[in-house]
Amino acid sequence: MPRRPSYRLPKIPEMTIRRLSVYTRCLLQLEEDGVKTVSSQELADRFTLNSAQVRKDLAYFGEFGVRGIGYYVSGLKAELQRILGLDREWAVALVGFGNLGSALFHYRGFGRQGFRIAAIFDDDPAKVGREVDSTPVFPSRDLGREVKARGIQIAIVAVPAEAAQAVTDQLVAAGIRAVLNFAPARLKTPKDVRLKNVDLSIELETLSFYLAKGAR
Amino acid sequence: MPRRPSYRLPKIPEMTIRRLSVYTRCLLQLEEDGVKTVSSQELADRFTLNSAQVRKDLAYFGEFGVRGIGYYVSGLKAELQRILGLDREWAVALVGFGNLGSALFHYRGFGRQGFRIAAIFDDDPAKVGREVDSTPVFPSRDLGREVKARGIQIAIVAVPAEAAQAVTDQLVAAGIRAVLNFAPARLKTPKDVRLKNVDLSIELETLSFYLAKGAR
DNA sequence: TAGATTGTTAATCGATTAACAATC
DNA sequence: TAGATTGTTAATCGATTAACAATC
Repeated sequence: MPRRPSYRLPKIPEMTIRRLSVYTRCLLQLEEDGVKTVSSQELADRFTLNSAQVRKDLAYFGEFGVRGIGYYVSGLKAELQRILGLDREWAVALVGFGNLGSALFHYRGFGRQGFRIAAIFDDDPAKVGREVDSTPVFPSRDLGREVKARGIQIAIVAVPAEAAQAVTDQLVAAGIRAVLNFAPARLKTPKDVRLKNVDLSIELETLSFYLAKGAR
Repeated sequence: MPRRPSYRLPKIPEMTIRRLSVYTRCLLQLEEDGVKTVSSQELADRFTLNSAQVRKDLAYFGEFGVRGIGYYVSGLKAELQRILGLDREWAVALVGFGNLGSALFHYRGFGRQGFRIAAIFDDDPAKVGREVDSTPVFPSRDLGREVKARGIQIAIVAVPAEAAQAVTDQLVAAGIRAVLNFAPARLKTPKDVRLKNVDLSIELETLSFYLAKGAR
């Protein structure tokens, strides 16, 4: 099947996307604080970035600023939310409701940007059938049915490492389009299913490098 | 106070350190599987990296390979562990024992690389004074005392955003040298205290960019 | 020795930053 | 208009990759 040529976007750097997400949160805060406009310099200062970088990041997507003024906070926020797909609600499946799953469920910040955990999956009989803050808990065998019924496109995997690939396969079969994996396992997905592994221990391991270096 | 010039290391890229950590885990696995030697190409293949990059990463720290052979798995593993400071035990303080703190406490992988949670701090009276898997839970007012008494150098912050800066200040005052922050808050530490913020929601936000793009 | 693979230099690529004409 | 700040081009910087002599 021939892919539609992406004649638009000139290949956006991953780091640009991550920064857009950071800018968006900052703009949300500025808007709350009643700030009307902000310059690339002011925005850059808050994250020790370069103002040219801020402008370049934005320029990938359009011209959002006003020369001599800067950017209108509300306007830019809305643009970035649209670009990042944060102007809509995403139904999310949370798979695994142990300590980590529970922590992620209660994590403020997910919900804030339009991610709504629409269903929880866990095979612990003590949890299945319950509702947590009016979110239903299903056994994983219901995964396909519920993912489809609820229009879920994103899954958060928070099961033990041993179970991670199996539930991911089920998720893929159910038609999920993106997986955010917190299990310490290297997962495989077909390449049309976006996969992001979050490694909770790598940061600790790199920290110790600097501590050990200091001691050398 | 004049800093001792770092005449040794020629400025190691952060990404190199992160990859060393990944290599180390891979080598641990290879060793378990009874593999004796591994080439830079084989190592690179496992992570879709370039073999020259693997060799270059290692070359920052010494010559660990044997021409025509590759690297001895056990030997290289030991070298990397030493470089990363994983050849010793680090006493870690876990601050905040809610869902997230509890998840991090039970997270396999931290302990595996020599990080031992030596004390938990939480101000919930229901938790204080208990022991969790023989790790004591203290109120945060005991922080200074226990950090010193237990030689703790690293802290994991897993408290609500509002409390994060206050506990971090306490940790700094207690002489902690590195902070791994999971609270959704922008923290400040003096520059001799290493700080790493883990942003649990940024990955989700960037994922939705790609999903939204696909839909455009 | 022949084959394999390292360590390292040079080439390439991509991302960051400086600079500035355009323009509000 | 004068001052400020954008959008964008060109310069710089740093990281990745190719290539290969060294050598096991």
